[in-house]
Amino acid sequence: MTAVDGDQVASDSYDARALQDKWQARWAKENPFTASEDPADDRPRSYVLDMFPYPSGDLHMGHAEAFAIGDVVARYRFQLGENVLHPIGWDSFGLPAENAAIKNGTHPAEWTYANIETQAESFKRYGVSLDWTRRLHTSDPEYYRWNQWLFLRFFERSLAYRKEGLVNWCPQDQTVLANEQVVQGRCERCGSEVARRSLNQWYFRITEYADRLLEDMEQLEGNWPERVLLMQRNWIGRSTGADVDFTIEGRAEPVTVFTTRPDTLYGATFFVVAADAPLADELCTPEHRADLDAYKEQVARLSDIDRQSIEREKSGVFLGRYAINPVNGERIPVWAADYVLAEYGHGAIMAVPAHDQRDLDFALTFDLPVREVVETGEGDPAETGTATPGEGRLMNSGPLDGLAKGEAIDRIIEVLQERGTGTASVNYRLRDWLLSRQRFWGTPIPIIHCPDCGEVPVPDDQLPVKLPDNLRGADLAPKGVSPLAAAADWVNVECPACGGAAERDTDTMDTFVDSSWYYLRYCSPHTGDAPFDVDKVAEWGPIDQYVGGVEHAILHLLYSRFFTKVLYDMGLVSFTEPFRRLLNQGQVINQGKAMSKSLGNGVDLGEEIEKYGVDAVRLTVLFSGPPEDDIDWADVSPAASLKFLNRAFRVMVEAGAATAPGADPSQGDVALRKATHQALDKITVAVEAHRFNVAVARLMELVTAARKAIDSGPGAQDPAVREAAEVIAVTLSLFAPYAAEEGWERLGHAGSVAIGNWRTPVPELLTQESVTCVVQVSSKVRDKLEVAPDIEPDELERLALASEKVQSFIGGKEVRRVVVKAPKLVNVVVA
RNA sequence: GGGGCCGUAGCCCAACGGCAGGAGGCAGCAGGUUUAGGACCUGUACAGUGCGGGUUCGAAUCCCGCCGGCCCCA
Repeated sequence: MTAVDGDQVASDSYDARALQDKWQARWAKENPFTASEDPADDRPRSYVLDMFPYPSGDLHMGHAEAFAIGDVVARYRFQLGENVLHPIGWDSFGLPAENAAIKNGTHPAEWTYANIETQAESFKRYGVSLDWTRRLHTSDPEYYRWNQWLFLRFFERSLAYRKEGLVNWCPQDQTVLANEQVVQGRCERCGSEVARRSLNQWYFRITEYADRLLEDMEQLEGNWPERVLLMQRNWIGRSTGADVDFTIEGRAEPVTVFTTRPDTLYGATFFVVAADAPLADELCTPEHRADLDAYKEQVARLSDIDRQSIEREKSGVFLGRYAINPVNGERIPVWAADYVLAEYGHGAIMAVPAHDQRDLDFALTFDLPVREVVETGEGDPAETGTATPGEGRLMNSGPLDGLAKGEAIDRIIEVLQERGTGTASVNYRLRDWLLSRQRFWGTPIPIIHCPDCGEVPVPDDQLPVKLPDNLRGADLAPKGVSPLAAAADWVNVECPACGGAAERDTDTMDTFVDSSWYYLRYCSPHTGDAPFDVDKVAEWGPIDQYVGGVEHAILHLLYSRFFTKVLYDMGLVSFTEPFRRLLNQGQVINQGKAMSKSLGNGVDLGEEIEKYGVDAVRLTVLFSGPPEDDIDWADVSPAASLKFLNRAFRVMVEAGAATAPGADPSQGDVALRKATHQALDKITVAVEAHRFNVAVARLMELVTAARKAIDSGPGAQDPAVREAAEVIAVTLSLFAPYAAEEGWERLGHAGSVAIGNWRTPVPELLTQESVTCVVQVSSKVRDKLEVAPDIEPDELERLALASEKVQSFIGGKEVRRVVVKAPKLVNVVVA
């Protein structure tokens, strides 16, 4: 039925597979979506980017949605005639490749690059308007050497540093885990219980940028989803309060605690240090040592989330020591507990049980005193078991008595400062970014450890520090230290500083480092002497539209923002925020649930494309609802999309057969012309507002109007039909590129429909000779009038009151008021 | 516990505070066309916007409280 003769597809019905083959080959030859670097090219530039994929196999439904959405944005910019940068690459370092290599006795690169090739072919088939000349893979040495270069610049600025600290440790995978990889205290990958372990690890000092990460959100307001900004704010968790120094009996230096409620200082009745902080060990008296050690073992098995959960029974150990409250000299017991985190604040708190629920729970569990210092008008917490964190006048607080919260905070900070025992302070929930990983398939950290010189950076001219290529399969199996440690030839090197025997750092970087700056590399992907060409980044950056899943709301997006600010401080980029606008697409689910093997409800993208074709799958994804909503595949119909594509295609074919390009539309049917231009206007507005489902609905209406014009109107030879068909081809190109390209060709045009063909509606065709005015009597619709769009309100009111129907409903009652919203509505309010 | 988002026909979804004869679509029903199936064309029924208040000439839309679902932070 389908005759493919060389480049020509003969069928007059829409044949998805034939068109895919034909146009994919054409695009591959002509590269219509390559960004221009010609200095003489003065078209406006735009940069549209989807979050790059991890090569975990072939593309799946999630990619289909994200890239369909990003492609509409990019293709719209192409249609407007802009010089668009729309690149692609792969986030190709990571643990799955390593696990596959261990299982198969191979090298992670084999699995990784095979998957990348598969995905690349799938992207081409999917018809995404990508610039293939800028393709990058983060696992290429040409890419990851710049991770190392950037690390060294961070190191020079003290933004990369190594410290001993408690980390999440998975005993099964034998590696540290990032916080996001710990779910309910268990390793998300293997399900084993995560332990806390103290290790010497590398960190990026993101906390130094906490305030700027907060302040610069102003630039993103209105352009990023509000909930992402909210999540980042919460994650950073800035809180203001005071640092207060408590003297500890038998310790020379006082211990500082951070509190958001320094006004309640007189209500502190005990003192708590994090059980796993070094301070707990230090303060513990010999007779309590055994208790503490046992307790610590128990605590090490809990996640931070569990530890802070209010529902949990409070636990702790008295350390046999006393602290002195700096304002009233009171001697209060020092406890170690797990509900205080070693990393938050200073790892110690003053406990005010009357006004903090967790402190109160602890006090009631261990029979510690509770003293109210804020008069809240609620019941005594010691009796009710409910702390009163609200506001009120201070009491039992010496000089603070009678003050309100704000006044009391200001006053107590003054007092503390005068005595030199405290100061106003800001605390953050955000912690420094732990970047070491005991994994193989990542970027080696370019540091050499020398017994004499310490941490010595690998000189720039020795970058990249490449991964050794002689490790395979079992060599990569987890053994508690990085697999790189086993590569003796690789590890043992001369110290670049003194020439003595030294060893390479054997950890690799968190793969979030790779994705924190890849969008800059796309501007000059082949630059050999720098991570990116500063001038090119100035020309293209920042990204106008970024598209990706909300699961990256905090990590990737926060890290990228951090990197951009550091690079700004280094003078390498001219902007402080990398992504001007952000769109979070929803998930593709099935039958109300996330797709999973165990549920057996997976939908395979390749199979859907086999059945319905690329255009229909893309159209289904875009038409199903707003892009940020989840799509339940059980609720949508790719078959219906295919049906629509057939209708649209036939209109283009029939119009193409009946008239030639250049037919004067002003000679055509006015009613259809109006429908065409109104559809064009509405589609434009909807696309710009990212309401792609609405844009498709308007396009469907236009196809129906064109169909009627052909069948029971002026006929296919009318120039207005051609105009409609051309607008259909141009607008359809955003959603269903194969059908649009073929339709455009059938309409007699050479070249791709996709570039620079968007049209501006003719204003005269958007106005209507008359509009329907609704006339209400006391807000109920009683009559309708056909009036001129520019009718004067006075005239409209006169006409409305002259209506017989309206008069009959007024029925002699008093007209209290007449609301006139010309030309659409009149409301006659009667008594 | 705190904060946020969302509830519109059987289903997915539209609707600058102004006609819900719902924009569009799915599934349904009835015709037409087709050798048949499918495809195609035409026409249709179905909700009064989760519940209760409030503001307003007028509320799906704004405000308050409840119910249900989802998300973030504790």
